Amino acid sequence: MPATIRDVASLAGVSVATVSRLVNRSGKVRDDTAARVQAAIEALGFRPSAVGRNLSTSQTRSLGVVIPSLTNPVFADAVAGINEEARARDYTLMFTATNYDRAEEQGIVDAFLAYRVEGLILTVADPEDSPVLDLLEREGVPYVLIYNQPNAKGRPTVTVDNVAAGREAAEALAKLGHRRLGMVAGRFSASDRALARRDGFLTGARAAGCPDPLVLEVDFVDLNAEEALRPLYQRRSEAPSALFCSNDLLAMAVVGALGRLGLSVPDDVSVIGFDGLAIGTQLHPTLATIVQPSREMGRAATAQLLDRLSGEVPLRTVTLPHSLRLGESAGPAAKPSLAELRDSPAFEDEET
Amino acid sequence: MPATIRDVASLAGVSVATVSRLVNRSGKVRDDTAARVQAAIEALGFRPSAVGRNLSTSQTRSLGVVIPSLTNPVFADAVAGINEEARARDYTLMFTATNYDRAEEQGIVDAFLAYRVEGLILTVADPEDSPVLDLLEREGVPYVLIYNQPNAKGRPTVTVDNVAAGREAAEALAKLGHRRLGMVAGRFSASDRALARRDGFLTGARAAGCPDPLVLEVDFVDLNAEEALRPLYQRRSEAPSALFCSNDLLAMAVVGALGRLGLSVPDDVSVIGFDGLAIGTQLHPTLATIVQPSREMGRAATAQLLDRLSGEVPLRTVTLPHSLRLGESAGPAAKPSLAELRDSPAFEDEET
DNA sequence: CTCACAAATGTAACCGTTTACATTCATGAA
DNA sequence: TTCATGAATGTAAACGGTTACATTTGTGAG
Repeated sequence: MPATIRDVASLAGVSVATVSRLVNRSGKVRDDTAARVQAAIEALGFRPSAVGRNLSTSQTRSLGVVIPSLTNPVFADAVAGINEEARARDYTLMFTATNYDRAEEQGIVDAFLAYRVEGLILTVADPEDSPVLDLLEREGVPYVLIYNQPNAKGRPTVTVDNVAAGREAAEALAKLGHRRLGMVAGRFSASDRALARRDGFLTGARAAGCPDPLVLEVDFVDLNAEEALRPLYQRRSEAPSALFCSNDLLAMAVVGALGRLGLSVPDDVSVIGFDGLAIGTQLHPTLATIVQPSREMGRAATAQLLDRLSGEVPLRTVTLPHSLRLGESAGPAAKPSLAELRDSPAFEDEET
Repeated sequence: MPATIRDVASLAGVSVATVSRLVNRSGKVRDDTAARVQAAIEALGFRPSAVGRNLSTSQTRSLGVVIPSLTNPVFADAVAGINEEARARDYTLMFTATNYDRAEEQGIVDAFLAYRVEGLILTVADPEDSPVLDLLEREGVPYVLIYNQPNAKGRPTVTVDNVAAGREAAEALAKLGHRRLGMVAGRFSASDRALARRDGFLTGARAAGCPDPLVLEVDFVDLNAEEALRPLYQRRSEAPSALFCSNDLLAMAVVGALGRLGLSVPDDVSVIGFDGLAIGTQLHPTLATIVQPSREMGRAATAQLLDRLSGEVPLRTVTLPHSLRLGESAGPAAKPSLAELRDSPAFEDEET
């Protein structure tokens, strides 16, 4: 049982008010009393209890962070940004990962509300239909989403333009000469952003005059990319020569799987990911990807939330800029061999 | 301002004690009153304040987690394990990353203590010399280290046998026929475990009759593996034919860099990492590595801490089993060409 | 119908702060 | 010396729960 403010007060022979004033610099105290109190504080190792203070001030200086998983470094990056910003403003974080589990999500938000966090930063499966967000809304607890798509309900979100990014991915691949495009994504039900990226990708492909890309939905959590891709690349001439992956981790796995299937990246197949994980620049080939500013997103969301908490600035949806990092995993399309041309259904469709 | 227990009590026409008893099932309340109280609770959306409860019970049901960085997924994995175990026992996590910054570490632990976390799980730079741990010791706040090396001060730690693991890495490479071994590590000052792995690796190399491995210390935070390795592989015949990396992230970067230097893994150089990151199994070549049970380590540390908190079980240092995952990035040593043999200093030392 | 006893409920102190307000103290002017 | 005034300090009531203990209510036996 640590020393309390009363212990300090009585040891220093002053009232608790004086101790409190000194500790919080919230009022004047004469130099000699200050010294006496300070001495008592040190003698007792007094550390003011945030619990007591929270109760008294009904402020906790704490935020809740709820993300689907830490296994994907993209979330870890965002949390790093959140952490930085929160620390800088002397806020503390309560944290949890939900493993994409709805009940877990509900449970943890309940817990956070019980602890009276002042605000929350979260990524949910589908912001349009989220009991947890409805709850926060009802309780009047401010929150900011990250990564999620801007949505009909006008929920404040810090994100990138996933649709545009998806479109750019398609354009970039088309510009490299690819016509048979494909996309590999995790379960769309777990990710509104993957869905948006797909929509953009399809739009971009069409705009570039490519046939509709094949979309492969795979189980991201325990992934066997090789099995997923094998059937596709049985008939290589018809298979996509370029794959857009809904995130970098997936892209890395896809590059690996293609390698194990005996295909070379980017000579046989180009791969482009999404996220801009740092490790992507270290690999060989380096990973082509759409870079989103994850750390910055975390920071921006936190900054916005904290501004809102001190001041009455309304929360807004903010779209941060993304960028295309054209790594070595995306290269020009191979000129199809004559044999391939003959076998290809494209042969009949095309004027060439 | 959310409803309080007094609001509920007066709406239901009972005393706060009755409400408390119902909420916590800590005493009997007649069915009809229970119903009335329950109705009041729902009508008001009453959510008991953890702050009030904490103050009253002087328990917070919260733990602090302090790790160096989330950028390395190995920590993220451990946090996932901590999170699982804590949630299962209805504890909440306060979390921060220190970015290997001592002052930050001190600051956050101070904050956590103010919040009266009941215990801490942390990874520090050097457990033998850690003001933060001394502080916790003084304050009598229980903690468990993870990843750190078991240490002279007997600080409770959940980890793997890094020395043995390092030794096994050397043995495995030697068994594959490698003789010129090397190690690439981040700054040892930031990682007692990397140091231990090196010690083991050197021992293992000696035991296998290999010349002392070259040890390359690199800047892990912003890494340029290619630059770091280039000088080494100028004279390829003298350069290590196998590299042990102090963690998987580094190993992935090293594999990439070697590729960019025109060397093939594992044909020219074998690489073995440490951690067992999931992504390693997806790459091509798959990453050879020493697998440590990160999630399990987090879980075990948490379980131990929570046991200690309810009951007086003492905290212990636990060494969890690691294992060698011989991925494709480690392969048999190439038979040296005659020219290489002639150039090699080994030529003079060896009987062959 | 009374009474003893158990079950249900209520009262109020306490946990560790903050803070409005009251009180005391020191100072300089009259 | 007295007094007004501002500075320094003290008092006590919150904040939202829990809980030991007191009190009331209900039950069955005599």
